[in-house]
Amino acid sequence: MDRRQKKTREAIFKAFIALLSKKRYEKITVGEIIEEANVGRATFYAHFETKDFLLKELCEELFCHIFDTAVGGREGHSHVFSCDTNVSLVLHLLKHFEKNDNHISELLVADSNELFLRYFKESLNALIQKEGVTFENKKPATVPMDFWVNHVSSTFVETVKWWVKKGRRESAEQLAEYFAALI
Amino acid sequence: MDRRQKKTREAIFKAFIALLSKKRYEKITVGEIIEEANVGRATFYAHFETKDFLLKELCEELFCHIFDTAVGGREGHSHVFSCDTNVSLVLHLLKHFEKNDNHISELLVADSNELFLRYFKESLNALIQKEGVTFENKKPATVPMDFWVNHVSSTFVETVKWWVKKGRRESAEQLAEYFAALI
DNA sequence: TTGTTACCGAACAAACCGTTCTATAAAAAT
DNA sequence: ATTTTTATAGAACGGTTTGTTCGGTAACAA
Repeated sequence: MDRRQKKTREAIFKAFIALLSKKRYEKITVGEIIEEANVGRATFYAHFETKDFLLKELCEELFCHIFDTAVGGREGHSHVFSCDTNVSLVLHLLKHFEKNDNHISELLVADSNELFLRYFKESLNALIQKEGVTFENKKPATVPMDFWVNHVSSTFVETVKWWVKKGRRESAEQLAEYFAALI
Repeated sequence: MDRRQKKTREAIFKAFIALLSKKRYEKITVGEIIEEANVGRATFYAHFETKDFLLKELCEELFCHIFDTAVGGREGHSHVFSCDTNVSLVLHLLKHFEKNDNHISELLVADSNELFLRYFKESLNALIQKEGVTFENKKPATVPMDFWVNHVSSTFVETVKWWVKKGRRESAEQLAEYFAALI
């Protein structure tokens, strides 16, 4: 891919993230984005059909990255918990949020937006169903499977949101324990 | 209050709800609302400062109604569950959603919006803290209180959302059991 | 060097927003 | 019943945002 393209694409993403952590998605205008990114108007629309597509592609990049590495090796992370429940996976994800690559945490809370969370939960649902067996063990016998999957991913999202909103005082390990206590 | 005011106010609410169940909040224009409501443009702005305030007032009316009656007497509802856990309260709320006054259920899912859910959760948080003692019993010892309250209300919201999204095949009683199984 | 491609920036039509104004009809006050 | 007040419809308006188009320029690839 042309260096110029890569450059503008990244500039737009970066500007978009910066704006998203400051104000609601719906209140952000294309004009603001291109100004922050130092990019021409036509250039923006050459890259992204609309603002909605920009968000979509951003989410795909962010979550694909995190969740792919999550499924693959997680060697760099300490396995302080036993593996009968899949705490190591949860912890791995939380570590990512703790590092706060790309200011992903700010995007989760603030008044950022609903679409972002929806993409997040979609990725999470896929992940849970992939590594599902460990969570199935915890499922109460009386509830349906998809209800349970939805509950687990919702709980994870809300846990992280709570964490960030309160200023991330707890360590990732601590939060993983909280999460485990809920599930 | 003037009959005319009441009439237009209701017409606007009704039109707004109808539109909300069809498309996302952000995509709804004031023009569409006033057309659906058969109301002049200036009239709309005489009643509501902006579209955001319209949503806010709508949520207040809806939730205040439901939650107030929830806290007060819930005689009309069958207490099939024991009262050590506050299932009767949960059931009462679910019954409201089952009746689907004001098409509130459709608003919860669809691509309706984030603001609506936020108002919903706020009301719910207040309610839980009011009737809190029954939920505190279920709290794992290791997690903080506000974390737990947030979890309970989030779980309730997500439970209802799942219910509606799947077509509400289960009875309110059944769903209350699902919820109890999670908490 | 020679095409090719991406970028900038200006200009543009279309949509939407929120305000203002006039005329009319409904409600309230007398 | 008459007068006064108040809410409404509807048109018009300026301002903002959107998404497109086009010509000129600079970076890239062959």
